[in-house]
Amino acid sequence: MTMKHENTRELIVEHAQRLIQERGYNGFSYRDLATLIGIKTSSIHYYFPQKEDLLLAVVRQYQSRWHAAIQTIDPALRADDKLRAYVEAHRRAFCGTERICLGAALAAELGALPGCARQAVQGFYAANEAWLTDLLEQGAREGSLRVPGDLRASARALYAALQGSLVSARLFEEEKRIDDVLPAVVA
Amino acid sequence: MTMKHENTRELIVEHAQRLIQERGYNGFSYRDLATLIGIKTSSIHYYFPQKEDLLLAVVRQYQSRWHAAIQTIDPALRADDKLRAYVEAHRRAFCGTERICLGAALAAELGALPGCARQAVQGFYAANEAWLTDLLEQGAREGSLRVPGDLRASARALYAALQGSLVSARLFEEEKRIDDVLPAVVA
DNA sequence: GTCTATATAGTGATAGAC
DNA sequence: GTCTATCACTATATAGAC
Repeated sequence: MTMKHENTRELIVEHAQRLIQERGYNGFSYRDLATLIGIKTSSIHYYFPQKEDLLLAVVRQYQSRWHAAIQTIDPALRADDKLRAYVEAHRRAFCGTERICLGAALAAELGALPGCARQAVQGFYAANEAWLTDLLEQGAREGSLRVPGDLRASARALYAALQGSLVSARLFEEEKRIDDVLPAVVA
Repeated sequence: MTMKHENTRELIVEHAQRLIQERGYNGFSYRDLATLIGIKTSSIHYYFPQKEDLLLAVVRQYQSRWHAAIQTIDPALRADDKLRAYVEAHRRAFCGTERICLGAALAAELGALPGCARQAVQGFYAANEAWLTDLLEQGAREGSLRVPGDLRASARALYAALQGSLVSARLFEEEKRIDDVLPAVVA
């Protein structure tokens, strides 16, 4: 997920993403961000006149990169192994950090976000839930995953559990909590 | 002498709780709170000199009340019915509001909270996970709940799923998402 | 494209009158 | 116990020099 950056704009988005994941959208300022990078706040305003603009740029890049990361999961795998790879991608992204998923961080402070953010975060959730729905469909067909009842409802519950596990893993500093969700669905 | 409100302190804690659930700890100010209640910010400082003091009071009351709510669940019930009652308690608390669980709201912005908060939120999570562990133990004994693998890990996953469902239920304005978690564990 | 300087408003917090 | 008044600081944001 982490790429190299030469220009200031990318640096800003990168650090803003991390700060939102660690502290939330209202938990950091342009000053925090500028100091961290070693520039002035006015330089951030040059690229992102309003904080809302920065937020949207961060969400778009995050969703784009996460989409790309999921695409790397071998389509030939069995559904349970795909799920393990999916969980593993989350472990790589969050273990050893103080971060949670950007989507979860934003969804948690929904009432304090600029209105445009809701739709963007919904899109991120919907994309992941759709991918998991396909995964569960395959797993039910193969018999490699346990899918009680509706496919989409199971996918929603699974994604909610994974997101919630990332939150509590950070809270308790217990990285293994990311795996808690697996036994419930792996046959 | 003149006490317009029955108990200003309680009013403050009550509204502060709601604001944190809706916007997060860094998403509201003493001014927001004061305007909402119809007092001045200095009156809030009289009861809670620092915002951190208010936060701790809110968490303690919330945990206390939630503990009391869970205690009302009939111990004679079968485990699956206890779980339905537990989910129902969440529905009563959050449906029709723009709120999520206070614990989840705080855990999501952990990096931007005063240090004392982490322990308090951990305590809240631990209490719920312990209650769910007992529940799953009963359910496994009765055969009324499906518990794959470790009891405590299943309880952690279940609580994470429930918390995550509340977050996404608000995000999508789909209250039924609270029920998504049930089919995975009810036998 | 980055800076200095500044505008305007909001923040948590305190002192002291009543 | 609540208020007015105010503090020092921080927030987002803008204007204009270089």
